[in-house]
Amino acid sequence: MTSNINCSTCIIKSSAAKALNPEQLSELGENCVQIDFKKGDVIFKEGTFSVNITYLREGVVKLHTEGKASQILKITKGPKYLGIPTTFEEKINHYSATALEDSHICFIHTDIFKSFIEENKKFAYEIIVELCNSELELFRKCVNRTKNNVYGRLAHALLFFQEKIYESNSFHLPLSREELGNFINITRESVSRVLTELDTDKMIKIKGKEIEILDVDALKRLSAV
Amino acid sequence: MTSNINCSTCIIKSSAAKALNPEQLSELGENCVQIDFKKGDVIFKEGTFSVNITYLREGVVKLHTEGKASQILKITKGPKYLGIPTTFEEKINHYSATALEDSHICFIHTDIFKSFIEENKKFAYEIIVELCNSELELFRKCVNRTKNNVYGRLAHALLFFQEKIYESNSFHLPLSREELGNFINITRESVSRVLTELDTDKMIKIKGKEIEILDVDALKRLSAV
DNA sequence: GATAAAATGTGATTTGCATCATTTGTAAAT
DNA sequence: ATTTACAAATGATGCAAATCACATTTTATC
Repeated sequence: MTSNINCSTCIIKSSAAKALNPEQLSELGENCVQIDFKKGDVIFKEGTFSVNITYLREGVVKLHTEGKASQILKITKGPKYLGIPTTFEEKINHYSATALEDSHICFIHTDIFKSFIEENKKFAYEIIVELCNSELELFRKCVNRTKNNVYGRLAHALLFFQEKIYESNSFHLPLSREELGNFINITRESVSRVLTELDTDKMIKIKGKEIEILDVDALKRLSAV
Repeated sequence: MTSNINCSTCIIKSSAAKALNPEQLSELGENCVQIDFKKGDVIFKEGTFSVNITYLREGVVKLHTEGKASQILKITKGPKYLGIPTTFEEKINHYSATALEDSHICFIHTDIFKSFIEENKKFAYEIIVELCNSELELFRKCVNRTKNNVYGRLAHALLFFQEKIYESNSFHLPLSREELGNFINITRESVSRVLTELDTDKMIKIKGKEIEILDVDALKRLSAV
């Protein structure tokens, strides 16, 4: 489903878009297309040309490398811009984006996006804030992935879904065991083993992909570097 | 050595500062202090308040976590801004910065830096470009660190110093074996072992910290994911 | 509902690298 | 030159997690 949209009345604006004036918002609507993606749909693919700024309005998305030993670089929830670095600085996508939940994505012409940065100081400022947060998050991820063992990394990932994505102690894991492994760099088999062990220790309750966090503190202790 | 400086005549401007007009440059000079750091000097420390934007004008710096199992998050060469994310979004430094070579750093008042972003669109744009590049680099580092074994990671690090820092096949490694290990997440002992092995295989020549790259292609093959 | 295909669980085995334990080298201090 | 102290090399051992192999469950397809 593709549709030209009215950004002025959109209630899920990015903090940057909130800074745009009515004229700029209508301009945005004219240079912007919203596309709906279903769980599992590929949004953009590593190696292809990056022609638009992608704005994840609503939904959950993974950024990941391709190939058999694929790695999930980031999992993020809307509202958030995806791949600004790629579109801005490299013409080619260095990673793919795939929907983990049904998602609404707005594809924005790069030119209009750049012009907003030049015309609207608040807009530029908010984009910088978003990029800054992104970098800090990546640093934290780097430290966690190398300092923690499999238990700590898995605990960290579960808390990430609980706090940052679903904001609930119970959630449906949007990843297979293998994908979860690709997210925290452990194998499918080890994910299984550790999950059942955490279940046995009554820290979580698992039934397939349904996860319930029973003991947040215990998981926090495990994931503490 | 501390000195108030004249940014107008400075020939090592960041690409962002190049966009400033004469008036703004003189304003920058009034709100900016240059300090010289010697190899090994701490520039700012994890846990302290981040009060200024730090501009690495000239030199080589490592960003790293503290504690016994310290991790080197990034090694970078001037001209480049350090820790924009921290100053912008968090008041407290999440990592330390230490000079690996004698370095000149300009400490810029955060307020004036933010006002340039709001007043000068080209300035903001260039800051965004720098942040974008930084994020892409971090992604690449993440992939390399998890997909490669110790040989690949060490080869990658050596090529990094050759290409990105010293732009020469021969260079003095600015890190101890232990620090090099902290950079690529391997132990001191393994660094030694792998280095001597690469020397035996005639890919590099080592004498203490003096390194000569003999076979770039072989190292590239090792570091290819 | 039957069959195929994919995802998951689990035990046995291997291995890459860390850890531990010494030795050797090197550079500053006396 | 000799002592002191730290950095680096090297060999032996241990272990966490990967790999392998196969059983079992779940999901998809006809």
